[in-house]
Amino acid sequence: MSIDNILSQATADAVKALYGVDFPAEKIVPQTTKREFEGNLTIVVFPFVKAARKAPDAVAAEIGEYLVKNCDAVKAFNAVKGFLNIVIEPSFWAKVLTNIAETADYGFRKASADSPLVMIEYSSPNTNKPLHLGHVRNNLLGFSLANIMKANGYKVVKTNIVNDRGVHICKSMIAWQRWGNGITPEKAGKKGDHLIGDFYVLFDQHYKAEMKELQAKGMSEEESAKEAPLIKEAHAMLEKWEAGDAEVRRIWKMMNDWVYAGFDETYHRLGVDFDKIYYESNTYLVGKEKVLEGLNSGLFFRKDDGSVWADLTADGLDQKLLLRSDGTSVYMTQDIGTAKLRFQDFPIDKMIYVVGNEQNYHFQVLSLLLDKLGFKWGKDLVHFSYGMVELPEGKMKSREGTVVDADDLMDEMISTARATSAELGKLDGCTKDEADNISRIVGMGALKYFILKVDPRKNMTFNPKESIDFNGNTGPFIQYTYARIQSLLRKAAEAGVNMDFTPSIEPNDKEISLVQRLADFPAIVAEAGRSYSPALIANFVYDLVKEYNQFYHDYSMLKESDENVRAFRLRLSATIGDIIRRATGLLGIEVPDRM
RNA sequence: GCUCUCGUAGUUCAAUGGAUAGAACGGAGGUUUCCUAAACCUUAGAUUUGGGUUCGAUUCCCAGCGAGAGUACCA
Repeated sequence: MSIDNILSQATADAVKALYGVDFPAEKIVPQTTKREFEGNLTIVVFPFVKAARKAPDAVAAEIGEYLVKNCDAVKAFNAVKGFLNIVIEPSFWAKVLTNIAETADYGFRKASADSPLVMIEYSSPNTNKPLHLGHVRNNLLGFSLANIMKANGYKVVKTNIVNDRGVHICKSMIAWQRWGNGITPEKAGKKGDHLIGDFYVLFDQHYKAEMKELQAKGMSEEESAKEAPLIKEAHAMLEKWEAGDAEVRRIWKMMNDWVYAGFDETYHRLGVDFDKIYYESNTYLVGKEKVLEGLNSGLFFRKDDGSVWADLTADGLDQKLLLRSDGTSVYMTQDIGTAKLRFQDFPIDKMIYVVGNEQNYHFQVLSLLLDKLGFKWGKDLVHFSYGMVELPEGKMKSREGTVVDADDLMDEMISTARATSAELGKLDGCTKDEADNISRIVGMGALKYFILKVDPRKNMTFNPKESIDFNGNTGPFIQYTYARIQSLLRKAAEAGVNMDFTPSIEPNDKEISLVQRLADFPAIVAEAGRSYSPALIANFVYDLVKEYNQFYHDYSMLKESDENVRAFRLRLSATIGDIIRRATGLLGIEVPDRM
């Protein structure tokens, strides 16, 4: 039982004994005592004041006295207003550290056969352009969330739905046919996703030019957008695609394969992966069937023009289009189809969609529709909705060329890491491979931490220049601390220093504070799983590292003359290193042994 | 118009309804005969406005102001 639980229970007993009131122990949550006050843990006694019918400090004093008398772990107390600050028996913390160090799982739970299965959908790219900064946030959040859910004992299936069909793909295909001269990624010396992205832009430029021409002849903008020859050609190609035209399908497959090869490279560098990938080209027809089923059973209705709708006004929403008047499917239709296939493949208990917050309404509707269609997890599906990534100048706009490309960004982070390391002399004596690896780990760590430390729901600003910062609240700051601990342990091992300490050792305040933080880790992991928040882990590990650095600065480890104290500090450092590795692992951030 | 987010130092981010709202960057100043100075210390600087609930509100409720997103045949 943790010290928090012991204290909660003891306090509940005290309230019962003193005031005759049953107060549930789980509602009493001790907090870490503020630095300015003496003590380790604090209990807020305001909730008991009414039952006690006494002043808050009197209540705090009475409970404090009871605890000192009846609870072995409590050594002393002081009461400030309604705050009861409790001093825990110092030697108790040595036991806590030993327990943490000896329990290899650090509170991580393992999935068993009957654990619930959670499927996490993330990434979900279009195959007409390379991944950008927005995708980076999505991928990092999704991957980290999967790690966190695993650590909380869920079976996790990571999945990706690829938007591989539609008029946007046809645009790239047409541009390639017209102006590509049979170029391939090999010939161009370019990643496939970037090559296709270039053709998509090329199409758009010509399309815009055509629109302008038509407008000069007196056509409205809206009309010209529909009447431009290129867009008509694209729609014609989509029809051919749907009809299974061999040549269109051949080009489509070839170009998509180029894109997938490019995506794979980007995913690999980002350090994310998937257990199962779905393709929209396989799911949109299934969705259509499912919608028609719903139409037959009266769940949906058909309008005069032939389009199919769901009426959600009874649920406080609007009517929602499910099939166009020409019978083709929309986004929602595809998501329904994907849901069906997924449920055939896996016994899903919980579904989490990692998708940007501009689609909040879409998922509200999807949840209702899946529920109506009989998916048991439909009603409780989680839309892990994250905010936009903005640049200092504002939103990223692809047509204004302000989109930050994922590959370029990673290149820049890594090369900056290398330059900074070299400047500091950190790479002296490294082989080229070692230098490459350190630069990669540090550069990627900076990027990942920068994005994951922010509350996912919030929009965030990404300043390409300032984000490549290796000081302060950053990934490299955490990695550096880890590397320094490893260095310390190597030196201790060389010197043959013993790391066993006597259980009766009484740590000082700073050491106790660090042990307390370590003891909190399992609760943080559990909370991160409940609230789907990688940021909670990030902030935890930063606080831990910050405090350890101060400790490291103020006290010597290897040069401490008291062997018992030295052993305790080294054990503490080693355990902190382990927890840093576990915590950053949940975020998908690597930590280097030296840097 | 309607719906949903969000609003905290100059900037980027924190704060299960708890004590004097924490960090970092940037600014000013300092620490290296000692385990990695990518570190540490000192200093200045903030809750959009007005009500309400509460012993206590950045947090919950209402209204205003401001920013963003969605709004039915785009994905």
